[in-house]
Amino acid sequence: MTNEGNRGRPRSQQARQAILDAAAALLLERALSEVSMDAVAQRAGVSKATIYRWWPTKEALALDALYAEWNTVRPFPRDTGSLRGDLLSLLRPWARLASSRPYGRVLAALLTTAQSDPVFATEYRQRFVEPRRDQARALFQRATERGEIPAGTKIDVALDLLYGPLYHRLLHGHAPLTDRFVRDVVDMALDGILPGPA
Amino acid sequence: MTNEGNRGRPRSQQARQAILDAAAALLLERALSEVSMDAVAQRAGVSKATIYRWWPTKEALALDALYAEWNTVRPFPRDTGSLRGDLLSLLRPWARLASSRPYGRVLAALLTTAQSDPVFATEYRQRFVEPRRDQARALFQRATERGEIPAGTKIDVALDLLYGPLYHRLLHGHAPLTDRFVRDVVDMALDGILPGPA
Amino acid sequence: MTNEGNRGRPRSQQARQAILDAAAALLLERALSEVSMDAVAQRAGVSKATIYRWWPTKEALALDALYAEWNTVRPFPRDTGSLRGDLLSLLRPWARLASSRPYGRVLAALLTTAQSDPVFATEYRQRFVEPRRDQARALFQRATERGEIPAGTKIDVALDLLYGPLYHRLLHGHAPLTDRFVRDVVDMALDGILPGPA
Amino acid sequence: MTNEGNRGRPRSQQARQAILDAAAALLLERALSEVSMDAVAQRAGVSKATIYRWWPTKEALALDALYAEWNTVRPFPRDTGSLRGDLLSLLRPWARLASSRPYGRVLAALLTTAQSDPVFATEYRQRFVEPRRDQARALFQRATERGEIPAGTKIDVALDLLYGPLYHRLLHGHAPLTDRFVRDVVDMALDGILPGPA
DNA sequence: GGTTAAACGAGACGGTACGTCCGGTCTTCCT
DNA sequence: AGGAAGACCGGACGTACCGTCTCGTTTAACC
Repeated sequence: MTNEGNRGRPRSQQARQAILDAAAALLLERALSEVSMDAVAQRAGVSKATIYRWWPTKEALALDALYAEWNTVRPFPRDTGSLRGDLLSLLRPWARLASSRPYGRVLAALLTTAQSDPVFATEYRQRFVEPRRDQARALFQRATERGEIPAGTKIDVALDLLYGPLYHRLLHGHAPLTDRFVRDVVDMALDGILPGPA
Repeated sequence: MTNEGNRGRPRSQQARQAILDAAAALLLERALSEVSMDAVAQRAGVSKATIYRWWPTKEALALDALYAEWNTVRPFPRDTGSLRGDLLSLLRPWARLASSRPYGRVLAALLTTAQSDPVFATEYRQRFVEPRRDQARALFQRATERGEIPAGTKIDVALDLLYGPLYHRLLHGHAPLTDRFVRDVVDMALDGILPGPA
Repeated sequence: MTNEGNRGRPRSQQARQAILDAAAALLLERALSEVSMDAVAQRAGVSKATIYRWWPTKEALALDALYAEWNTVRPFPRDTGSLRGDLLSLLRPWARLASSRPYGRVLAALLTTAQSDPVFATEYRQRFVEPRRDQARALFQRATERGEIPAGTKIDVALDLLYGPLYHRLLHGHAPLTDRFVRDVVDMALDGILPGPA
Repeated sequence: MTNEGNRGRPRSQQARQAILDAAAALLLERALSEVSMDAVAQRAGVSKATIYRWWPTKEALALDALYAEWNTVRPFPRDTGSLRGDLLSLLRPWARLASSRPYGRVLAALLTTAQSDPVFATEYRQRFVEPRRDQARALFQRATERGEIPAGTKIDVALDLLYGPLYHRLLHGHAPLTDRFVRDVVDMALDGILPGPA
């Protein structure tokens, strides 16, 4: 974007990191709307103008800050031999991370912004949604190759059927997002609510 | 709260309705954060103090305004004879309403507030979540009585398995919330992703 | 300007006075450019928005603040029987006041603004220049009636000849603005630099 | 100050002149406070750091820029044979120059700075005030030698009596600074407001 | 002719103030 | 007492400018 010919003073990586750290820390303390850019600047020991030079809005900054936080733990799903096992090894770490700290608060705020800002929405999905969906898609591909599920399975629906309930509990908070719940969701999604036609 | 002895001038129902209408109209135009109390007051032809006399915060007002909007259409689920049919007759109208206008924007904003305000969260769930869950719970009760599903079925998980994917698409917007999707979700939730043990 | 029907909460005279006092105090401490609106607001115990509601710019506020300060002492010229005496009784108090505190600093700043803002310039002259000139004009009128000076005397030039040197010393500071200087200016202006044609 | 041993790259005279030209041009366009150092740098095709290397403040730069502009016309007073003629030949070109362009705006701004910065004030007077006063003083010296004025004449007062009214009109703008006015001031200052004792 | 020292263009940076906006409260008069 | 009007405090917003800095580059004078 800026500084296109390597001319002039280079961007301070120290400032960049301090800003992201400060934003992340504050976002875990209180709601996004309660976090002021002045507070981030002060905590990072940085000028407000420096923040605005690189992030157009508070939400964009929050997106980056959360992304850095979120990706410290990167659960890579291993092949457990069955779709059920694969899904559990993918979703359980996600659920643990999501409920380990008030990430739901930030996530909700980002989703709110995404409702009114299509560009932001795309950015959000590319960073937070698609990678997980791609991983899960790979699991289903593997399951298809194994012959566990038929070829015509609507995978996109299945993805929503798995992630939807998790986000639902995270955001609505009507019940906790436990390992037990993850197992129940996987079981019920795989086997169905109705008893099998045996 | 106010006017406990029925003394003095009674509350203007006209003002109350004008405020709710103005708020609802503005909320369908733009994001909650872009709607100012001054704008609501002006549009309603009402003093800002009057709003604050009856609603503590902008979010509380938005909750009431959306509630009024949302409940203009009240889909009452009829008995179709099967759980599948009952669920479709409950969820399809909900999905149509939710995606008919930018309600997702307001909903996301309310959810965001709920993340940091437990009282508000309870209020929100009582008004928007529990009624639907209660209705759905009744359908499952009926299905149990019919013998469609076993007695030990984890209904709360099932509810999240059904509503979760709908909210997921509404809020994330990675794919549209169509009738087709509702049908797919109901089918897949009832029958399971894996093929039956036939 | 605002509040045209006497409706609504009336303007707080207490806030108004606190703002003027704070501005005046700060202007006597440091240069106008060093006085921030935030500082005035804080010192006055007032919101910045309240200042901007009633004064469009810092300079307009400074004008009012200085005017209040300046007019606490209102030297009224008495009839001394001679033009020389009248002028001394008018100009000496002015010079004393002008040099008693760092009013020159504020005056210079206001004059600077007046150079680029015709509306402000008019306002400035009406408040600070014209009243004095009117008073002096009256003295010359009296002198004409006495027969001290001929009827065709160019009074506007005479006014500049008297006030000009005083402002000159005040603003340039190449020499102090003393009583002695005022007397010298009056004498030399009345009698001329060249010796009389006696 | 810098480059004491003539070592290293010499100062770019081209940059120096471009900066002064840019500053002068901008100062004739708008008020000093509206002229930003960034704008000067951009217009001069120069780095901001280069400006600050040679001029400590914007005001110091403005002083130099105006000085260069002002001294393009250098009115040298010739001996006309009488004090009156000499003064006219000194003051008339000055008044014409001062009112020919918006120099009053810059002058006022410099005077404002001088009110709070004694070092700057001295610099300002040495460059803009003292040379003229010295020239005028020489005229009075000549007049004394001619016997036009008595030996005890207070020349410093006389200088203020002549320049004061001109600055007064220039800065206050209550009336134009015309040749006619210069003549009137000289006449009235030399002959006095009161009629001679003939 | 290679080294060195300073000046230079570019532009990021910390800091400060700007003028605006909005959330919530309060005051006055009117109904 | 309820309500309309609107002034008020507090505080965050995003912008603009100042004066400094850190780069890489250029330009002479010196060795």
